[in-house]
Amino acid sequence: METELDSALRGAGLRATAGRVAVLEALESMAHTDAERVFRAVSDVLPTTSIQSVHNILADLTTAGLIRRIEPAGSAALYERRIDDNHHHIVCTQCGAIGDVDCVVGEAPCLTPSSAGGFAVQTAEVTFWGLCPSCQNAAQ
Amino acid sequence: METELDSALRGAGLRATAGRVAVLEALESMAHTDAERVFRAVSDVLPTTSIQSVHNILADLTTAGLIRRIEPAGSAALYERRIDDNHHHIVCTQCGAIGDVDCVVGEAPCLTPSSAGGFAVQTAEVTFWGLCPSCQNAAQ
DNA sequence: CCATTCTTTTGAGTTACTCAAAATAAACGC
DNA sequence: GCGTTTATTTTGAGTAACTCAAAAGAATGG
Repeated sequence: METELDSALRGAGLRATAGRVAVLEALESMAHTDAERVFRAVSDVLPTTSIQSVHNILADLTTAGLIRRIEPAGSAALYERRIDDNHHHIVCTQCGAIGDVDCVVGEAPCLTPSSAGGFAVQTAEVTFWGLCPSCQNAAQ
Repeated sequence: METELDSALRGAGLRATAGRVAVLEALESMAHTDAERVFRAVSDVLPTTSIQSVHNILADLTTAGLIRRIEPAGSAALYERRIDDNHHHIVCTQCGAIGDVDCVVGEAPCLTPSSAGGFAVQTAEVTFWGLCPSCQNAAQ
């Protein structure tokens, strides 16, 4: 049978392999996940896989636009399935926990800088830094 | 004699060593520089230094707030001397060139998100992605 | 079902650091 | 100035997170 993930893959011009489906499934249930955690989740279903394959698949899916890759300073690359909107992220400066942030002002003025030094701006990426709820409690 | 950089270091509670002064001098003349390039610049003045020392110094200066560290996705950590303002960066998606961007709207609305999922926001970091002038020419 | 082409596997290699112990250099008091 | 204390740097080893390439193995189209 043709699952939803299968057709998503084929729609992006990729073959629907067990590894790719397993990676997509893992990312549906866990947001902001690094390659190592994806690998562990996929291993449960597909014990023959390797961390290199997972890196490879994550790179392919990112290029195809099926997942999004973020790289907050100080942490390994993280991947997420939520790609349809241009949302941003907030990272806990204490524990590294990550949350999604909807950009309140869609096309904010400061996101189209007047002086970009001659650069042609394509996208703007915003990362917030702060304390997550549980680190706020711990800090009291 | 006591140079300006010396007192900057001492003001931050750090000893004014030749290595630290050389790193600061290197960063005054080159913006957005990675550890390797800093190391090469410092080596000219201080041939006995090592890349580890440079990493060490860069980390100390960053912690002391004398330099700023940025980590655009896909590149090594870059350091800059401009720290007094909260400016942003634009990275060329083609060649990796980096430019500074003054945030047009100081305290922009989208930089203080209403729904941060319970996080206490401390800072917002904006990275623009686009084509630098010379890559725009090359793409014509 | 077969051939072709795309993917994954396996194994090696790299970059950009980090960590720790020993050697060295600043800075302070005298 | 001179020695002592304590901060830094040096030297050497170690690691995380990938990247690259060749060979083996699956998906599709016909």
